[in-house]
Amino acid sequence: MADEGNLEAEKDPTSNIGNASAGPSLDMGCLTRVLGFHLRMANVAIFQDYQQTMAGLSLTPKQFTVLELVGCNPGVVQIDIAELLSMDKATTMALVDRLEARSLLERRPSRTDRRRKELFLTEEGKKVLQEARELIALHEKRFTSRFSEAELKSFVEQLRRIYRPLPD
Amino acid sequence: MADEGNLEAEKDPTSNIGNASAGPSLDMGCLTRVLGFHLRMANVAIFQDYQQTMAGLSLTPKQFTVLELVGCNPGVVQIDIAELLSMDKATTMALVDRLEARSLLERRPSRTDRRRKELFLTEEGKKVLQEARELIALHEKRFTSRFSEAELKSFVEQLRRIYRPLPD
DNA sequence: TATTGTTATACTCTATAACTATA
DNA sequence: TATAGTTATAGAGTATAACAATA
Repeated sequence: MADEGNLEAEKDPTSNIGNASAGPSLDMGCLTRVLGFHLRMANVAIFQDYQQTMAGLSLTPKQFTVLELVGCNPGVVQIDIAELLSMDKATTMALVDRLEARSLLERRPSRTDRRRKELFLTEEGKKVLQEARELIALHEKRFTSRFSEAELKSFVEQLRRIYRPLPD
Repeated sequence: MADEGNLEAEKDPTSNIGNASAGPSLDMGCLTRVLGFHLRMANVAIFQDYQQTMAGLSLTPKQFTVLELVGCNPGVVQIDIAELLSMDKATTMALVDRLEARSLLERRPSRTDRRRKELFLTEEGKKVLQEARELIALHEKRFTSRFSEAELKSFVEQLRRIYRPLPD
């Protein structure tokens, strides 16, 4: 039992974060050993830079993702996007609604199964997507530049290991 | 220029995700090369397992983080938590409000600077925190077991490289 | 009966801005 | 003047449940 499920806050020298530039330098307790915590912190850091970069286009990361998916898969339906991104179908609905309200994509009923609404980018949507790709490339570079080619490859592989249900 | 800011969707064999168990197997376009995308997917995967694990305690990851920080740093003030977690102070306010409403922590005005409200866990808060730590340890293990000790260490180091402003 | 999309509802996260009390 | 906390407000993400149309 001494090793099972133990997240007691033993003191260790890496137990402080936040001593980056000024910061309060708090004791992080068990958080230093919680993968989800580091993942969330990394996500927040990337998101903040993303927001600054994309302020002009006002596309959230998820909105960009959907735009890219529709761009690369014309006629894709909501349910497939929902499954791929692990979203509820109601959530996906709201997301697509916003993009449609901005005339970046449109829904067209499938001719073979009229329950399904196929998604297509509008001309405006294609233009915005291309602009977004260019901005995101610059944004990404600010982070990927902290890694060598090999490091980046293994880092991405490890991230995929987290979100792939089982190694395949 | 051929290499700068290029996120065009060249076909490559890793360009498909979502072929995990059933899934639609869409073309992911430039997303396979977007670090933020992989990070978000990993975050979602961990969050979903987290939610199942913590359903009984109904503590969000951030609520757990704050509880742990207050537990390890009795008397810490909101502004320090906000800075450490890169949150707005209004956001922090709402977060602490919810924890206080559930009587997991309490605010006490500092005696040296009455603008500051020091945070302390209640007895109930300490109990809940300990339960949460144990549940989270089990939850974490479902992901960390996909890595060797050395892999895990380098993975966490790489995540920190993302969220630390500058290597120090 | 199952699936796709839809609507209604609600809660959380998040940020902005303006305000109060204190330093 | 600056700082810590607070309140009000609003948009986005998320989930649940119920419903309509179609298969």
